[in-house]
Amino acid sequence: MADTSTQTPNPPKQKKAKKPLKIKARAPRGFVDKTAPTVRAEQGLIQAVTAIYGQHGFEPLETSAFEYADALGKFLPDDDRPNAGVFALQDDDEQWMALRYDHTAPLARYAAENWQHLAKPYRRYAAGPVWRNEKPGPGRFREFWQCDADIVGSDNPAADAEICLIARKGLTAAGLSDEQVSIKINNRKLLNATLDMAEVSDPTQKLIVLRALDKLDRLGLEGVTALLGDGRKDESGDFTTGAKLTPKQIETVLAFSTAGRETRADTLTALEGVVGGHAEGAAGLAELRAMDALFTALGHPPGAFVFDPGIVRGLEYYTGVVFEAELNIQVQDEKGRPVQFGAVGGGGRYDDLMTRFTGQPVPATGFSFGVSRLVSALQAAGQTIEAPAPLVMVLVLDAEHTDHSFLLAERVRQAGISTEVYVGTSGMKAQMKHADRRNAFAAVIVGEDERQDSTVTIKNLELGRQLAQRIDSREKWAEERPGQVTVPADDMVKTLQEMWDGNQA
RNA sequence: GCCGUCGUAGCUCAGUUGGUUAGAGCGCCAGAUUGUGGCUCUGGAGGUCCUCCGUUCAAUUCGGAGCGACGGUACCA
Repeated sequence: MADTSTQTPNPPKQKKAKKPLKIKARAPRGFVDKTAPTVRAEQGLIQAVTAIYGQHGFEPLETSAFEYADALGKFLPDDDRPNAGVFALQDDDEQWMALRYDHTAPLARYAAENWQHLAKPYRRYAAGPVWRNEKPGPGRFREFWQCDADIVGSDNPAADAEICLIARKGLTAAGLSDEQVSIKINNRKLLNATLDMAEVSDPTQKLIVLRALDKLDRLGLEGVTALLGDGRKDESGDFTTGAKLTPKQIETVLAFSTAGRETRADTLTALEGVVGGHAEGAAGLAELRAMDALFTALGHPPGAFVFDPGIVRGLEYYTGVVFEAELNIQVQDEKGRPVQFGAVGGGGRYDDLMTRFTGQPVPATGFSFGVSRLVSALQAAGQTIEAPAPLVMVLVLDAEHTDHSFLLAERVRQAGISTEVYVGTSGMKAQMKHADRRNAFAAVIVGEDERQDSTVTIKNLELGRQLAQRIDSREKWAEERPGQVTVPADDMVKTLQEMWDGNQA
């Protein structure tokens, strides 16, 4: 029997001996590390928003990161391109699984699976990462957090209105002011009616029309008109093929999209004139009227909830009301140019999403925040990020007595102050430097002298930071020992607390 | 996906008209400093010059392809 295992494989090329390759330390494309300030801000935000959801009786639901690909809907990967759009892999039983790309599809799967156990209407919230296997861009990543609230099992416009209400409440709870938040609302039924009246029936053509209308705020009437017609050439010379509508069709479509007025009542009147004569249009208008009545009764300012026929949103699964949360914030970039914030969240009614599980439509409506985008919006709005908790550093001057430092640190922690014991191996100077860089407000120094006397030396690092700016000679610096005291070990916690309070004053 | 710019130390960047050992500033580590953050001085570590293929006696440098970053545009459940 031939044993091939002892044969040498092809000898490596006789090049100069290479050093072992070092791996480039970098996160995968489109994935980012979130450092402490961002994590703190995002966690604070999610806490504030989900508290609102909880007040409205929504329950948390965490579903798994992976779903079977067919449960995710029409974006399931095919064999040729198993990772188109989603991150997918094949399980042992050859089933395709994919990471969720939003929280809505998993909710539909969960609700269908547990339908008989759920009290309907079922309302839940979810916060967590979602993954999209697309080319990343500025402010766009392949992993990002969304925070959702949905109501399944009600086709009542009151459910849509409540979703809009908590979207707004969530944003204000996150720290935005009443004037900064605006929920813009449209209804896909009105769009369908418009397309029907304009005699646009080809599905592909419909899609192009909707995409064009979605760009109204960015490209303006002229650009959208071009996209509805033959097409448009952008600044880079790239040509986008248009929907090839006739001028009359374009007129019909744009008459709808530009029917927005100052108040909801005026907009409803204008829309009545455009699509009121169409059956589906009339149905959509009735839903908006019901929402309007609730908003008005609850006494929110007029700008809080706006009917805007220019809103299109996601193109595939929305069936009725759609909405977007927009921020009225004036921001400038480094070059002083005004920055337009896109929507920080959106949602709508998706009555058909569960059909593939249940065989019949189940009404559902929901909303989703982009967590990271909202955090950067808050920062732009001047919301300060929570400062990290105060920190004390306990030095270890003699490795044999590390336990002593650990015991002291435990006493400080019990008083509620975060405490780090130096666990490196460098000398005192490096430890002080470390304490400084960790932004500790105080260092606890325990050497042989302190141990024998049952004392500790506490140095006020914050004070030293201020003094350092005025001292330039080494001698003075060495003599200064700013805010340094030696106290009995039993007074350590009290001294630290007073030092912190004093520094805050 | 398409167009453009770029890729040299941890960071910001010089430089090599193709030739011995590729540099600076900042940062990092250590010493001067006895048990003290900053300043100053001294020393040290750290590089497949993005990768591969080609041209060449010789490529970090020239050519091609790829990958990556950034910007614009498209798509975005």
